[in-house]
Amino acid sequence: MLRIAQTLTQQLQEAITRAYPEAAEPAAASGQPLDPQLAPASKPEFGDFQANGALALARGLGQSPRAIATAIARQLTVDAAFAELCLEPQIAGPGFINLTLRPERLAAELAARLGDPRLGVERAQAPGGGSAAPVIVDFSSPNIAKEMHVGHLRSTIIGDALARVLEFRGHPVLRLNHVGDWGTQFGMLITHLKQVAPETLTTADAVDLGDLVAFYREAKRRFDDDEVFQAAAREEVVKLQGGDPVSLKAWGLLCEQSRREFQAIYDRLDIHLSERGESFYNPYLAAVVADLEATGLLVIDDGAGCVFLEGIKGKDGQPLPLIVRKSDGGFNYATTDLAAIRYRFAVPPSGDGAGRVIYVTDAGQASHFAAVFQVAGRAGWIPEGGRLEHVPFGLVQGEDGKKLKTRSGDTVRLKDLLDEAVERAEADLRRRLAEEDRSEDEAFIAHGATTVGHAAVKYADLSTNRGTNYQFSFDRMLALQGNTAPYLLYAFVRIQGIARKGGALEAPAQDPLVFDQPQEWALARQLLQFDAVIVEVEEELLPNRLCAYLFELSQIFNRFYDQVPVLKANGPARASRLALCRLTADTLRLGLGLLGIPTLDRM
RNA sequence: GGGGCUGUAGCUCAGCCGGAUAGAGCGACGGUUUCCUAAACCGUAGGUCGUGGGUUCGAGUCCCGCCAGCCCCGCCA
Repeated sequence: MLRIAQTLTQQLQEAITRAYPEAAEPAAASGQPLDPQLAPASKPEFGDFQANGALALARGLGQSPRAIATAIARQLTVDAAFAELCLEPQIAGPGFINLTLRPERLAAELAARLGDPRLGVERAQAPGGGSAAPVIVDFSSPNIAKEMHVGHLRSTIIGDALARVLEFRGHPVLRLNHVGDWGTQFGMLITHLKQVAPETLTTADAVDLGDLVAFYREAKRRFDDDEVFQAAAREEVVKLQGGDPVSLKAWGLLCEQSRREFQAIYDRLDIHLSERGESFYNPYLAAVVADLEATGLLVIDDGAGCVFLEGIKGKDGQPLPLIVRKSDGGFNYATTDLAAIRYRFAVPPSGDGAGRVIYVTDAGQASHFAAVFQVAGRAGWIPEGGRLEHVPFGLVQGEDGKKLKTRSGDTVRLKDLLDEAVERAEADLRRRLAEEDRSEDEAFIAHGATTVGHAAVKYADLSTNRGTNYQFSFDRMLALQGNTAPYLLYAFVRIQGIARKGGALEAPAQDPLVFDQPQEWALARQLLQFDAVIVEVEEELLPNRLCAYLFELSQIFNRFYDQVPVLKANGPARASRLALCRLTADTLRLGLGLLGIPTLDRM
């Protein structure tokens, strides 16, 4: 319906110009044409679209909003193209113009979707028509030598969904896993392992990752308590970053082991990422600081290389520094993040040539990214038109409203969390099978439980606005009713049920489609909104908008399914209803797929 | 002290560029099944949108003050 909305906006603009040339022409000439403010109708009884522009024009024109709306509507009706598209426009309320598409046009739009694998979603056009600049989505980013835990859940799931939507829109997408594989932590860990478990540094898989995590904790404790150890650890970092072969070998082994553990989780969730950790940018760090020095941004303060931020003040009202070179000469994460931005925007072959860079990290890092983005901009690393965006998300909280922890107070491992979701889904399924006296084989149960469990975790996360903290609850996410993955999956299953009972969904569609029930029209209208929702997610980077759409679609479909017979209908009505079923199934499968959630035929 | 985010129904949350009577879901209460999976559908009750000002034809939405909670603030990421 995006294309229709564009057409209507243009027709409205022309109608305004015909009705009020003395106001519209100067406005258009100044590059600020009068905006008809076309929006989707806020309620079904208002039709398909509403134009709110008359209200805003009232003051400038010195007429009542209703009079203006009436004049615009009159001009619309003399436009033959408009009359072909819409019924008579209605003036309502203080001066809204309500527009209703002609039923035959809606039916024709729907029919056009039937053979279309993209379901009406256009491919994004590269500006200038050349090959598009890649979009980089930086997400997940666990730390080497640590296990993935709830803290990585949201970045991983949200980042993957955003990448899928951007890919579907036709952008080349680089999914980058900016793993923590460099920094001080390695100095600590390697120093400690040299002393207590040297074999781990020379032999692959000498210990498992759980032990490594324990070693890491010990190392961290020693680093905090023991000055001698701290000095040794710092020295080790310098060695590593300087390319010492022994340190590098140990580092490589640790990374390889962690990498396989991460991959197990990514495989379960069907998430694809290219690893490009912090270490990748090591060769570029010195150049970053040199660039900052050359542009005059670098200031040495207390021995540290700093860039003082504009508009961000510290404790005593002084500008806050971003430290890019520590007083010991080492670099820190700000330097790495700057090097990443610089590299990602740089023209190939010296960089990625990105047009848009998206960081999916928790909201706590907002000020860090604001600072880094500001410095990158002032250093001239962001090209004209380049977009650099932090996509923040809130904490995962337990049902007590506090940060999610295990009963013993530890952070929750991602693996355990997924396992529990699947176990609970399986218990649910088995109970239901027993209650309904159904019998299914173990493969069916395992596949269904795994799909539902993982889907529930993903959907629960994606369906809330990412900006706010999110309360994690197995009971809520696995519930069979409400805005949950099982509810959506079940709507899809119902359609597959119709297909199994003889509703040949793939048969050539009735032409033209004919509808006579309000439930059919409601479903048709919802199906046609899909393209607008996808474009909105691409722009706003809010997956919950897609979730809300799919939930509404499922609700509207369930109402239709409940109240309008499909297989018992005959002739054109049956064929038209089957077409609605087919499009609903296709939309659910595609939409859920863009969220990283596969569908089931039976459950 | 400075900065950021949040505050909407009993609970969990939506609310798009400022637009019509603020919406869902859960929970509560009441109804629906000879019919495509009732994992569904229909209905009822439930709101001072934290609070006080301001801008506007119009504010949950924008601006300012205040209250509450969370997060960040020089060499960790």
